[in-house]
Amino acid sequence: MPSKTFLNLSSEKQKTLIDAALYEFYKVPYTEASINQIILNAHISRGSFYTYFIDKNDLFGYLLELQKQKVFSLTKEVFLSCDGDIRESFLKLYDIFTEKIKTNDMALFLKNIFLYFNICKEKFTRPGHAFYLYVKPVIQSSQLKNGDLEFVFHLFMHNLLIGITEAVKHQYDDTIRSQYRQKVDILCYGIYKEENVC
Amino acid sequence: MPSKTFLNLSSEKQKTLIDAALYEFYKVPYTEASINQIILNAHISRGSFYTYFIDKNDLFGYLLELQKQKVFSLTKEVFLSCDGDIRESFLKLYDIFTEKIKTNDMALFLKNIFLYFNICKEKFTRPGHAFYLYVKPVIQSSQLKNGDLEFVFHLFMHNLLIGITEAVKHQYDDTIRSQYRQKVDILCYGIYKEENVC
DNA sequence: TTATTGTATGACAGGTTGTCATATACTAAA
DNA sequence: TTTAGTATATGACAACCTGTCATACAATAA
Repeated sequence: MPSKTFLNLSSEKQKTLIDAALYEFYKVPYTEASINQIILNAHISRGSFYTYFIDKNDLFGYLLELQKQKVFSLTKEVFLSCDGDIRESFLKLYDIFTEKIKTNDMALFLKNIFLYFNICKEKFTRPGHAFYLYVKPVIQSSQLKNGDLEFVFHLFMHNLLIGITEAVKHQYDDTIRSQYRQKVDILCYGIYKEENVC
Repeated sequence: MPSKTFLNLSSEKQKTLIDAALYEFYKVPYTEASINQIILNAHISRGSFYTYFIDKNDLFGYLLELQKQKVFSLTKEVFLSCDGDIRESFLKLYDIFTEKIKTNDMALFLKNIFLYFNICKEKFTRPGHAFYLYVKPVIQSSQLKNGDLEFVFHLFMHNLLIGITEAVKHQYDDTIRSQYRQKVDILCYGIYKEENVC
């Protein structure tokens, strides 16, 4: 998280740095993103940067935080529009997120979140996270087997992140999409044939 | 893959470099692993290293290749001992791999494969890979719903890799184990209640 | 004994990060 | 208005990293 010094900065100054960082993380993979490049684009000194953030990861975490709320509310919205059904919701979420990324409706950065989500997935999918608590009230669980709903939610969320990562990597290929839908169905209905036939 | 020059080297020389690399990858995360450190431990010059391998990733890929066969055959063995049942096999594989890692029966490097598998998971789980073809003959599929068996196999494999990663990270905690088993059951039987009750 | 080919070397250029002494701006009290 | 104190900005610096390349050395064949 940024230091008090950074938050005291005028919002223009803040925005300049944030935009430079977003651009850098968009342009190159996380591991290749360079603080040097960011401070160059933001026209701030090396020293300043380190009074704002601890390191690259700290900065990245903050950018993530800024986007998170959007993801939260969009997810809840989708759940509401699907009467809380997990299967429907997660099928729809895939389409909505890929569409938003494709049309650049969301920040370039979102592309990165999904492309390099392995770095940040824990922030979204770790059990006990506020995300689940936020969406939980609108999840319809009466048709589900007994079990840990939070765990199930994170399993689907994880699967969604993988799916979108793949989608971005493969230019929104249709076979990737149907693979995702297949996975959702496996999560919903399993791979084994029904044991008891009437 | 290593250059011809490297393969021409005496096996002792090869081993020295490989051991130094294994140790480095064991000690620090992949992104922090340094060629500098490796050549220091292996007592070879910078220039030599680059006549052997293209870069760090090339070296890592080679180390992986050396371990792969072990993972292949062990997996097949387990499937055979479980009459090809996917559920049984993947539950058993988790226990066997974590045990092997815990007791250091397998190279230190294996720990790394699982810890940083996001870098190498494609080598193990990518569809069309030799791994599936190798195990396929012993998979019992008659109880499964119709569908892409290869896809299902990679889904379970992926899940296994995640599970073991978590296990290593959390010191083989028992709740991690039961979470893994829960996931396997979800993949097998789904999250929805049976639709048709007799 | 001389080419030729294979192998080894470390200095080098150009990149990275995080720190720190110093300089400057701002703010509040005397 | 001056002074003291605090907040912010700076870039040189040390310490690392990678990949290249001219050069040196070994081994082998003519």
